[in-house]
Parts: sequence; C-alpha cells; structure tokens
Amino acid sequence: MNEHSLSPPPTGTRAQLVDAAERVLRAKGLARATTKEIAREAGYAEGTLYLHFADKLDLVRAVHEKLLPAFVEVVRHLPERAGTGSVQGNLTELAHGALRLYRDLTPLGSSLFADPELLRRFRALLAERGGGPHRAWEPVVAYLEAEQALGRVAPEADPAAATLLLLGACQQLVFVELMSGPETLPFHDRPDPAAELVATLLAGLSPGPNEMEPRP
Amino acid sequence: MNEHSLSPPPTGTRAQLVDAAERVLRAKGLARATTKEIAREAGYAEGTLYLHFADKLDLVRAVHEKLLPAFVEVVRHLPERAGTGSVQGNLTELAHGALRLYRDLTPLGSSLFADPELLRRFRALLAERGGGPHRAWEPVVAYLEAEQALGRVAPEADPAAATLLLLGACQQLVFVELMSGPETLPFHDRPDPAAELVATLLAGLSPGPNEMEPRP
Amino acid sequence: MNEHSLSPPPTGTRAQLVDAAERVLRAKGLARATTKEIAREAGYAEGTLYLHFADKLDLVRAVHEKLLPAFVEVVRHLPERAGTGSVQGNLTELAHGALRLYRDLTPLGSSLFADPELLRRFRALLAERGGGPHRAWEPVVAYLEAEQALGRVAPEADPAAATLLLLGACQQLVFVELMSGPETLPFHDRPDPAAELVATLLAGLSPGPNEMEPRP
Amino acid sequence: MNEHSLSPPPTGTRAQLVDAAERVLRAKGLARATTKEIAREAGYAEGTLYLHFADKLDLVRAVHEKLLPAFVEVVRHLPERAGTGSVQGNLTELAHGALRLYRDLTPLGSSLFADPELLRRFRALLAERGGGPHRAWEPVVAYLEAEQALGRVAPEADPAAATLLLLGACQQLVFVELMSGPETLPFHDRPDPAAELVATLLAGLSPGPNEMEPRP
DNA sequence: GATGAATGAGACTTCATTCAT
DNA sequence: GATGAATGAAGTCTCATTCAT
Repeated sequence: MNEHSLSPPPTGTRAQLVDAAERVLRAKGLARATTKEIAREAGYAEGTLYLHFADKLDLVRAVHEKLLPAFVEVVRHLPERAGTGSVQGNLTELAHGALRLYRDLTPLGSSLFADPELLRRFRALLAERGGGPHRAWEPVVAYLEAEQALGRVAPEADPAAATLLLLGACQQLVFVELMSGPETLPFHDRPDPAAELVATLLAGLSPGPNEMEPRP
Repeated sequence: MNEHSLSPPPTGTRAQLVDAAERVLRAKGLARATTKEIAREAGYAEGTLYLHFADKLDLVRAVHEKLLPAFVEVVRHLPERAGTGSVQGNLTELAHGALRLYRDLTPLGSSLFADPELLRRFRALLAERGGGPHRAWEPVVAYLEAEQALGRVAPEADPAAATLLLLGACQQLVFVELMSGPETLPFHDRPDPAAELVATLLAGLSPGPNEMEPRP
Repeated sequence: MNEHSLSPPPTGTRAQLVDAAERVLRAKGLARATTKEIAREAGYAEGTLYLHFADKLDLVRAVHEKLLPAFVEVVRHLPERAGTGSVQGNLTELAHGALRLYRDLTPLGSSLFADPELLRRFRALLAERGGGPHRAWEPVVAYLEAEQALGRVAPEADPAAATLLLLGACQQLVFVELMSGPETLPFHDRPDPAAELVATLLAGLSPGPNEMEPRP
Repeated sequence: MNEHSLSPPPTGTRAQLVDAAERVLRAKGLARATTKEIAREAGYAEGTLYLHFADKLDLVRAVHEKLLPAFVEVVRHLPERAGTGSVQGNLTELAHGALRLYRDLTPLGSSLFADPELLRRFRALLAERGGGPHRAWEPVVAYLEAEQALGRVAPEADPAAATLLLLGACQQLVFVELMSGPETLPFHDRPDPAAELVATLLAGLSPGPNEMEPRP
C-alpha cells in the first residue's frame, strides 16, 4: 500500500459508492443510513453495493478510511514552517485548521462509538495502516521541537503535552458546540477563540517573575 | 396509594430500566442495544418498557439524563479550593477527575452523533435544564479567577481559555485512546499524563524574558 | 329476559363503560378503539372493565345490545296511525326517522363485518332476543296491512316488499353518503329525498291504464 | 426488460398479493387479517408485501380498488336494453344481479367503517377516480328514462328515486341476511324476492284510478 | 368493587443481504 | 459488472388481559 496506489483503479463505482455513503451518513446519521438510500444516492442498484463491499459496515469503514488523510493534511506542512512567521501565528493557523477539521469529522468519527463491531474494524484499519488520530500529533510535536531548537519555544516545554492541549481544546470546543448548540459556548461571542487558546498556551498560567512588578 | 408517595422511589421500575439500559448500551453500543435485551437485563417484560418511556429513544435519553450530573460533580468543589494546596496540585487533581469522567462518558456521549433524532432530543433536554457540557467549565473558570485574585495565577491569563485547554486535552486523550487503542498514545508510557499537561499549561511555551533575544 | 329488566341494576359502572365504549367506537372506529381509551373515557381503570365484561368483544357487543331498541323505536307507533293523516305523510315521516336512524347506526353496525367473531356473538344475541334488524319491518308491514284494510293502499300491494323498498332506499342513501361523501349523491341537492322516495313508491312506475296500450 | 412490458402482467406479484389479501379478508375479516397470513396465502415472504404497498392499509385499499369495477359491471348494459323484453323482466334481472353483487361485496365494503383511516383513503380513491357506489345508479336511471321516452314507464315517475328504491331494497335484504342470518328474513320462504320487489315498485301502493278521486 | 403496573404474544414494518437474469 | 425483486430475521411497539393490592 504505497503512496502511488492508495485509491483503487479508475473504476469509479466504488468511489462513487463511498462518496454517496459519506453524504448519507452526514445527512442521516449512522443509525438511519440505509443501503437502499446510499445506493440511490450513488445512482446504483442496491445489489451493486455488495459487489464492492463485503457488507454495510465495510462500506462505512471505507468512508472513514477515505477521511483518514484529511487528518494529517492539516498539520502536514507545519514542521517546515519552524522559524518562519511567529510561533503564535503558526499555532493560531494550526488551531484554525484543527477547528475546521473537527467540525467536519466529529459527527462521523463519534458515530463509531455507536457500534462496537464498526469500531473494532476501524481500529484494525488503523493498526494495519500504522495510523490513528494521534498521527496528527507528530508533525505538531516536530514543529514545536524545531522551534525549541531555534529558541522560539522554551526549552523546558513539553511539545507533546502542548500539542495535546491545543488540539484537545479545539476538539472539545467543536464537540460541545455540536452537542449542546453553538449558543451555549462561553466562546461563542469571541471573535477568534483559536487565537485566545494559543495566547494562553504561550503565556502559561504561572505569574511570571517580571510581572510581579507593577507596569508603568 | 397515599399522598405521601406519589413519586416512586429511585429504586422503582423506571430507574431499574434506565440502569439496565445503561448497562446494555455500554456493553453492546447504541446500534446493537435492543429493547428486548434491555427489558431482560432489567428483569421486566418488553412491554413494561413502554409504560415508562414513550419509545426506545426516550429511554436512551433518560440514560443520558441520568449521567448529566456526573459532569458537574467532578468540578463542583473546585472553586472552594482556591488558595489551598498548590495551583498545580489542584489542577492535576482536576485533570485526573476529568480523565476518569471522559473515560466513563465518551462511549455513551459520542453515540449520540449516530442518531440525529436522539441528538435533537438530548439538546432539547439540555436546553430545558439550562445545562450542557459547558456547564463543567464554569466552576473551573471560577476557580482560576479566584486564584488570579489571590495572585497565584497570572492576571493576564484567560481563565476560560485555560479551562478549555486542560479539559480538552483530557477529553482528546481519552477519545484517541478509545478510538485507536491505548497503545497508540504518545503518552501511554508516561506515569502521569495529567501532571504533564498541567505543568505545560502553567509554564507556557514562550521562552522566559531572560532567554529571549531581541528581535531585529 | 323480559321487558321489565332489560337494563342491569342501577349499578352505573357497567352502563358508564358501555356509554364510554360507544363514544370511543364512534370517534375512533372498531379497529382503533382500545380498552385503555374506553376505560379512561369512562373514568375507570382498565382492569375495572374486566369486572363487568368477559372481554373487549363482550363490551362491544353490549354497545350494540344497547342500540337495538332504537331500531324498533322508529316504527313503534306506526301501526296506530293507520287511517290518520295521509298514507304519504305517514310514510314520509317514517322515512325521515329511518334516515336519522341509519345515519346514527350504520358506522357502528357495519363495523361488525370487520370481525367475524364479533358478528357471530351479535347474531347469537339477536337469536336469543328473537330480534334483528328485520324486526323493524314488522310494524311497517302491519301499518300497510291496516291501510289496505282501510282502502288507502292498493289491495294487491305487497306490504313486505313495499317496506323493504322504502327502508332499503333510506339505508342505501345513508350508506353511500357515508362511504363516498354526501356531495356524491344524486339526491344531495333535493330538499326532501324521503318525500320523493315515498311519492315514487306510492305511484309506481307503470304507466296509468289510460296511457297503456292494449297488449296483444 | 424491454419497452413492451414496462407494466407487469396482471398475474404479477402485486396482483397476487391483492388476490391473496382479498381471500384472507373474506375468510378472517379486516380485524383478523394479518400481513403474515396474507403473505403466506400469496406464497411470498412478508417483507415482499412492503415492496408493493406502503403499508397494510394500502394493500386493503388496493383490494377495494380492484372490486370497484364490479359495481358498475352489473348495470353496465342495462340502458341498451330499453325497449327490449319487458320492463319488469329487465328490472328483475337487474335485481338479481344486485343481490349477487351485494352478497359479494357487503362484508368487505362494510368493514371500511371499522377503520376511519381506511375509509378516508378509500374516499380519496373514489374522489380521484370520480367513482363511488352511486355510479351504479346512473345506468339504471338512464335505462328508466329511456323507458319513459318509450312510454313503458310512467312519465311522472322519478327514475332516481325508483333506482334507489330497488337497489336499496336489494342491499338491505343482503345486509340483514348477513347480519341476522338468512332464516330471519320475511322473504326467506319466497321463491324470488327480487321479482316481488319489482312487482311492487311497478304497481305502486296507491289504490287504482277507479278508487282515486280526481284531483282539482 | 376498583386499581393500574405488569405481562407477553403478536402485530406491523424495516433493512441488510442474496441471486437469477 | 449491474440489477432489483425477493427474502426473512429481527426490530419496535401495541394492547387485551391478569392479578396482587
């Protein structure tokens, strides 16, 4: 499974079915997405589905498989940006991308928990690919380590912990937004939640020695 | 049937059904939890279920309703602890509680995304209760503000952002752990991820003023 | 079962249940009338129903039993009117009463055909009472025979056939009205269908002797 | 699947299901006809039923739809017979046909009153078809008008009323026969009730002209 | 007599899956 | 490869009926 042949031959049928399944899953939810509707959405007969997938869960798994790369895409070029722009700017941009990503993927991804068998298959897919959501962390960690080497991030900072803090905050913001409604968020009236998260992460909570002194 | 016991005790049929439903939901997942099995698990006939709940989704909603208080319980007494112990200790304890909470609730809570109708009803429940996951943020924010007043947290820090960073990191840690398997975590070999998150949050990423070189 | 004790003792419960059942049957139809709703309508618990009736069909049968007398009531005093007023007036009044009766009873009575077991029990009731819809014919026949004796009805006329013609026309008019809607009736724009039926029945279809040409 | 046979032959699955449903409805009644038994009677799986009908009521409606033409069939060629044979003979033959028709359709048709929703759908069907039981009247009325023109029916007679009298009598005869049992009928010992109805309708009840005084 | 929670058989309906064409 | 009618197991839900209080 190298990078040249990730997608099956140009026989579009399989891909059309996966795309249709994704649309239906987004619209109706896992519990209410039927093979009949997916097939109709794709413009094929219901039986055709079983020429390309072992069963319905296999098709759903294929949808998630298709979405996997999007996860890494957001952070892909981050390490290269070490030393360019400002750390704050780079992380804010990352946070923006993460928010977009989580808004897009949370409904589909969280649905996996509704069906243990589906979750099992998804885990098997991740294992075989050596993938997983944590793969998104690595480039961020690498970026922060590079910035540390450049002196733009404190040498004592823990890049892995910092990554989890930032991405986790983005994910939770979206999770709560989707679950309770956007109007319930403390941040819903702030122009740029991502920027505030980054600012706080950079500054830390501890009162700095300098700051104990009164400012002019 | 006297006037003193109009509302049945919490050990009544309804509560038993909700408890049984929770057990089955945890064991089989929303997609594979059947009314038949829930009734059997509770020791009642299937029809009894419909004496106490409008339909299956109503029962599932009741399970989530029962779990709602647990969310706030974790952070309930946090504000009172401002000024006691150390900020780091208090936040680390919070993080431990949050990790336990998310491990417990993520599978059930995330399942809501599988069924838009269920999610809709759950949102309605939250709206009428004035609740929502964000309610867990408020005591943490209050705690941090109290510590700010005591001078143990930097006055420029944004308590809301800090809360989201810490709780979000905990949630994501659990989410990824449950979705990809614990062995995939960068933190799985560290003795206390919670402590590391708190340490990083307190210190921040920015290099100290002494360490900063003037920019051109 | 003589005429003095047709209705049960003044214990109102049974009668209240029958009345409630009648209301629900009229409102919802036999297929959608539930014991739960009947009991609620009567202001009793569901179990109470089974203290007074063997089962649901027994209750429905009791409703029909209660309605039986109404059938004869319409024609009860007709024989006494022989020789009074005009035959046409008396029959028109009868037809008016029959139309009212059929409008009232057709929905309930016709429902019996939906359940052979219910119909069987209803027939048994009629047999034991020596009753039946045809009992309504007898007073009409008696009236016509009395008028024949008085010379106000042709001596060759068949009173039984005439009765069936008049009452049948009334029943069909209502049946079609209820089944297809009143606006579909050819008679829906006529002021008094009953009068027209009676006029035609009295006059007959045959051309008068003057108009008739001798047949070879 | 060529263009010549887009609509399946009348022996298709749908028609088989409708036929089976009719048989089961006749045998068990609307209240006791189950989808399981209908499917078994038709030789198909229960689920197949829902490929061809929206729900059970839709299937029942289709049964009634199939029976609609029978209603008009009985009277279809009557107008053409004006002037042929005798009026009495033609009407007697009509009455015979009507009796057969009502014996066949009353149990099914009356069942509609058991379920208001079913009745509603049936009315909608009639409305869209421009049909209804009253459509059976029109050819009879046309026939009588033709006979009037030929002088074989009195010019003052009301054809619509006469039609309703005759067909109504036939319907009531059958209705009472089915509801109370044939042995309860006053006519059950007469060789040809239809002939007696027609004779009475033709002659009328009024005493002959000799006995009648001239009207002013 | 009255209650009403509990029952459980069974109804209707859905839907993933198969297979002859 | 594509079809789509047919399948039938399984699901949710209803409701007449019972019985301990």
